[in-house]
This record gives sequence, C-alpha cells and structure tokens, in this order.
Amino acid sequence: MQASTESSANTKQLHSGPLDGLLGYHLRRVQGAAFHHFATYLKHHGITPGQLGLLVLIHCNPGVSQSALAKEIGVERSTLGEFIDRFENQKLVERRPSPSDRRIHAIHATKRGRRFLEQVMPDVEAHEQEFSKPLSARELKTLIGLLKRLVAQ
Amino acid sequence: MQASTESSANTKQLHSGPLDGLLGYHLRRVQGAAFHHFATYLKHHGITPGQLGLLVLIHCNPGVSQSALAKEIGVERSTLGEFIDRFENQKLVERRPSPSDRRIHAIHATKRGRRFLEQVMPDVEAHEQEFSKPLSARELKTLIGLLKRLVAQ
DNA sequence: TATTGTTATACTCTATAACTATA
DNA sequence: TATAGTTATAGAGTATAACAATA
Repeated sequence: MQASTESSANTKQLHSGPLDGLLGYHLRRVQGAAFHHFATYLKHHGITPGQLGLLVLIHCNPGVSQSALAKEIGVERSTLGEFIDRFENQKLVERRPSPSDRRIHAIHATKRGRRFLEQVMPDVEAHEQEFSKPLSARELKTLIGLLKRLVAQ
Repeated sequence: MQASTESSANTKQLHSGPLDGLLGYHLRRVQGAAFHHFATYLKHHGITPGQLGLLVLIHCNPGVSQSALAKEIGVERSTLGEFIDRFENQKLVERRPSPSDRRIHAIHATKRGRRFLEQVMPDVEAHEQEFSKPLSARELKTLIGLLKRLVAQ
C-alpha cells in the first residue's frame, strides 16, 4: 500500500480543529465510546444503556406515570410510550391502573423485570469499572460531580 | 388535582437508585441535555451536533477518506456513507477521486460548506458558553481533560 | 487477500400532530 | 382547559450482510 500524502493517510489521526475546545464534542465522543463498551460487555443481555436506565428508574419508582418518566429522561410522551410497549412485550414491566387518577398508567417492573435487573447489574458494574479505569476513584468522583452540575441548571 | 400517594406525584423527582453512581448514566443525561440545548440554540441552522462535528472534521482534513471519518467518529462505513450522501445533497461536501488510490473517495467541504461553517460556528460558541455556564473556566478545562482521557484508552 | 465504498434491509430512537379519556 | 396516554407518520441514526472495484 502506498503512503498517502493527503490527510487521509491511515496512520495519521485526524485534526479536530475547533472541536477540541468544545465540551459538546467530547461529551459525544465519550458517550459514544461508553455506548460501544457497554454493548460489548453486555451483548448477551440484549439491552442498551438507555433501556437499562429506564428499567432501573421504573424499578426504583414503582407506580410512576409515563409522563413522569418521559420528563425524567427527556423524551416525548409518545416516544416513552413505545419504550414501555417494548418492555411490556418482553414482560419486563406492566401497566396498571392508577388508584387515584384514571388517566394514568402506573408503571411497575414485573417479577421477571426485577430478576433481569439482578442478573444484569453486576455486568453493568464490571463494565463501568473497566471503562472508567483510566481515572482514579477521586477523578471519577470529580467527573460525575461536574456532569451533575451541568444537568442541574 | 389530587395529590398522589404514589411516587408518580408530579412535584416529586424520581429516585435514580443505583444509577446515581454510574458514570454512563450521567454521561447520557448530560449529552442529552447538551443535544437539546444545541438544538434550541441552532434551530434555524438545521444541523445537529453530530452533523456539525463531522462537517468540521471534513473541513479540517481535506481529502480524508470515508473510512477514516467512520473510524474517527465510531460508526460503520455504510453509516458514514449515508451522512456523506446527505451532505452531498445539501452541496456542503463533495466526493472527489483520490489521486493515489482509486478505491478512495476524497471528501472535501465545498465553498458552500465552508460558508455554512462560518455562519454556524459563532452560534455554536454561544451555545457552549451558555451550556457550560454552571462551571468555572477552570472546572470546564478539568472536565474536558477527564473526558479526553476516557476516550484515549 | 484486504480495503474502500455502495446497496439492501431492518431496527431503534425520536419528534409532531391529531385524537380519546379523564381531571 | 389542561393533562395522560395512544396512534399514525416520518425522518435520523445505526448496524449487518453481500457485493464490486481496487490494492
């Protein structure tokens, strides 16, 4: 193979130019890397980070409404409804009538959903451990703290 | 409206349980918040953070191959090809034959693409400024530094 | 043989708009 | 009127697999 004189050469890494100073760019990159790492580590469970987060949220907030979940994770109600549809098809969660408001579907994790979480969470911990290995415990704590402050606004 | 005794009450925020200690969870949340903020700030430009990043990369690496771009942003070649298709339809970039390797499409920003970037970048800067406001300049630098180390691995 | 790029296919994520039921 | 949820529709993002051209 001929060495290219253009910037497309295989061995050279690309210039990131003005992207290098942009928080949003690095956020995207790291989040992408974390997604791929998660997918590799938890392939056999067939779940994505977003799905896992939603399922944990449901588990920790029994009877929560779809609207509250949508607001929490920052998606539209219609989008959230689809996520719940899929979980319901997989028998991981169920919609129950709310005792206090007949418009509301109270969302609950099923026994199967809880068992699933018990099986998955150790692998999630292992993935986290491995992915965050470049940072010390203290640095990881600092990082999470800074990230939290960006969402709190 | 009746106050609910369940955790779905409107005013209560949800418990995040084991998610609270997970870097991946916070990464997702912040990245989602940044995406929405970007979309609001740059609505009139009709571009997403991912598209902008790719266009800047092309602009800063004239003649880069699709494979190199795919590798850089972490997507498959087929996916990247679609992004280039769209940019080409919008006349923002063009595929040129590579002088050294006839398999390669050398990707270049068009004049229109460069003008577009000139118009957009000031708004990107403004969005960044606003979004990262909860952090001091020093904290922002620390944050970006920590994020970079997670991708470098 | 390995790499670059394309095409076909399919699934997930996501939003908007219009709708029904309930508050 | 406002809120909760559903449905229909559409587009973006993404991957896999099979392929042609070139190295």
